[in-house]
Amino acid sequence: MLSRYFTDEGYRVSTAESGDELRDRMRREEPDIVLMDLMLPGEDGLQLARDIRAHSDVGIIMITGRSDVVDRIVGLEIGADDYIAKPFNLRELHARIKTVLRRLRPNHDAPEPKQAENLICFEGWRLSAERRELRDPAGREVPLTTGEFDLLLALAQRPGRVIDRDTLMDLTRGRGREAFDRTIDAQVARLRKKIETAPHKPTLIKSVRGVGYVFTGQVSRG
Amino acid sequence: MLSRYFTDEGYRVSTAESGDELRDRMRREEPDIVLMDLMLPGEDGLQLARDIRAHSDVGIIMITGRSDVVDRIVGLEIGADDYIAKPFNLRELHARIKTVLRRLRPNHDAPEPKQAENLICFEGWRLSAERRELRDPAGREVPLTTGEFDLLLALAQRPGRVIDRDTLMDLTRGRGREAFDRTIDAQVARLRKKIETAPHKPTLIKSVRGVGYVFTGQVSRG
DNA sequence: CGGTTTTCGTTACAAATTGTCATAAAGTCT
DNA sequence: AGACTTTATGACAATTTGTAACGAAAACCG
Repeated sequence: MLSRYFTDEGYRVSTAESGDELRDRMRREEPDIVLMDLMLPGEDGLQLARDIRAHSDVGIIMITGRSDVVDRIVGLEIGADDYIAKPFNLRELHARIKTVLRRLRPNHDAPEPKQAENLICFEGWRLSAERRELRDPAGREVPLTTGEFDLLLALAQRPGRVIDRDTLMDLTRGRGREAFDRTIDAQVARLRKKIETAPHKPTLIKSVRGVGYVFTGQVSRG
Repeated sequence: MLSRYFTDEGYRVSTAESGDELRDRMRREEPDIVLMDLMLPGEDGLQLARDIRAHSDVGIIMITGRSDVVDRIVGLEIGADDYIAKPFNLRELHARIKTVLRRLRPNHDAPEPKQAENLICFEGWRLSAERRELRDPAGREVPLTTGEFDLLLALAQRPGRVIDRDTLMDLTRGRGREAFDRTIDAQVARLRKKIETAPHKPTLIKSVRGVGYVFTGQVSRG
């Protein structure tokens, strides 16, 4: 079931039935991430995970039946990157996988290397990551709340790239979002009201239906 | 039957009756993609596939009789790029082949490397991939919805090339489309209404009966 | 601490977008 | 021309997004 879902989502998926098979796959296919159930038939999942972590930097996400905090701690302690308890929903698992991948491949997703003064300029506006402030083209400071600032920064650091809501949530708050969460939408609306001249026809932050938002301002750093 | 069909579609097709013959062909002809039935007479299809994958990056699509999820998993697990269960229809197989080819040869089909400003100009219009906006010859912005923009971009990035509906669907939404899906047609109609002066006699996006659509505007990038 | 003020998540409803369907129109073939 | 396919397009329903409003939580402030 998992295999099917993630294949459809565009991932390349392999499965292994045993620790040996897993090790074999790792050598051959060099996966980016390993998803494993703690409860393995006839094998110690924890030991296996510890083992893999000892030999590789691959991302590891543990799945477990018991939702004990103990398990969580133990799981993370041995070096798993994240942990999810059954029953879980696929979207949440997917979100966590994306998060781990993002953390693992900094170049793929990271904000531009922070050089100079960490100043992001677009269409006359200046956003300073250091000072956590935004100035409009006339040089006046536009007061942003913490959440608005984080959101704008997350978007403006990745101009031209569509970012889905889960990722935005993760980027601005750390943890994933619930199923029918409109938090990001609301925050985008508030932010637009402050920085767009015509919030109904936004030019800086555009929506991409079914996905998320993009920052479409012309960015130059300085 | 397959050979006939794909030859007619303009592909170069070779067939092999055995694993040895396949290996031989691979050396001589360096195919882009291998289509193989899991059920081979007197040979282990899985092992053969694994073997090929070990030596080459060729695209592999597995065909199998049983539609078990198990098979699917096993097929993808050994590194096949896609999988299709009998009975399948040719159009679907063709769509999957195109998808795999597209994935494998990024340069053949990918949007131009994003340089400069990623601006596509045609007949006075300017389409900016970065800003996700379109401006008419007079410089006025023409508001496009997400779907319209994605469609126009997909077409305009490949001027003069006929693109079939499956590919368009794949290009604009990621996953394939159902059999009698008029989605693309509807979207094309909506797009034409916004950018063609005479939507009934389109000059920018033309239909190609039995296939799909072409972008026929004179394109220059800048 | 208690009282204020902000901020933000949630909800509800409006607006926009898009898939689907039905029907008309156009194209193809004999 | 007639029969049959394929495409165009308006209408409509389902989905997704925008945004105001409300109240809980957090931050602030003596």
